[in-house]
Amino acid sequence: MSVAIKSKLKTYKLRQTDCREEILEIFLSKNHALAHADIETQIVDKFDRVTIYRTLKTFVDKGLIHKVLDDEGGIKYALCKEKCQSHDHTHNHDHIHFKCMTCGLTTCLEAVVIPTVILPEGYQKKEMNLLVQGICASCNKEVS
Amino acid sequence: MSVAIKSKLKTYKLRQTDCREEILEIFLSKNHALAHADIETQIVDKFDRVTIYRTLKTFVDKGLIHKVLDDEGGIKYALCKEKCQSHDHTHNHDHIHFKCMTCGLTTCLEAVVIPTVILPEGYQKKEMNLLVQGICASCNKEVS
DNA sequence: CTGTGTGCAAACACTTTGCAGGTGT
DNA sequence: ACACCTGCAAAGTGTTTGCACACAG
Repeated sequence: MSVAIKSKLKTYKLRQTDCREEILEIFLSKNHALAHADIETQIVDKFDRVTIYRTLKTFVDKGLIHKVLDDEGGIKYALCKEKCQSHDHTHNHDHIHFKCMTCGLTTCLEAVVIPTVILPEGYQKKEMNLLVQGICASCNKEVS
Repeated sequence: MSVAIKSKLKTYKLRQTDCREEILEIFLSKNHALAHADIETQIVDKFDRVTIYRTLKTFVDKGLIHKVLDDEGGIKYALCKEKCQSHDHTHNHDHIHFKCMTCGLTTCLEAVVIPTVILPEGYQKKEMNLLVQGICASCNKEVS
């Protein structure tokens, strides 16, 4: 229940409840994307499954976290960085999502900017979503 | 039940059944990705929901079709082109998937090659998945 | 004839909704 | 005090599995 967490909730105009503090704490402690199931495992029997669903939805709505897509269509969530915030409600995620095929973790690679794609005549781009799969840095180390 | 469909099934070493022929026919007639639900709607009451699930899975396994991801995590399927085929079982999809925000259709833009991304030190790329959302060529026409 | 595909029923997993009571501000 | 959160129960939706029968090769 650090002060940082409480103030972050306040910043996003959310009421401070135990559930929100704990979930937010989990996100802050990990630096990879979490699925609903991951969170449920972390806080077993403390909060209801339904509450977690609703909390995640609220966080997404308020711009605290954003959805991260899996290669199989599974949905995960990751913390938004400050630059995600835009004037209106549309997030601005120009970073890639990397899923490690060894450890299975999905992370946001903020440093990597999605390159420009040239679409055929008549097509108009609004949003992009790039998922890269491979081996992450820490898993590569362990092999060598 | 064209000959082309029958021969395509044979090529992929699949038994020729009514269900497979019809589903394959649907894929050949449309040039956009189809969700399980879409197929179910097309062939109402002809085949069981379960059979469609199994047929789609078989098609993916045999390399006839590949999964296409939605922005919300929904799974669709699209025909593989010849170049998708690789020696082993891993598909080779270096094209982008475009989802039109107006008509809602998702298509494979074979012409657009995914640009190279430079990953941070230690990261190794194996596969990529790029989804672009915007307005497709035919929807853009209708506006003007 | 043999192995595979299909239909049906049921199980399973995931997510949403309604409502009563509790809690933050 | 009021609006909002939470937990529980239940419904809704999507997908998988087991089994008996049918069918392609």
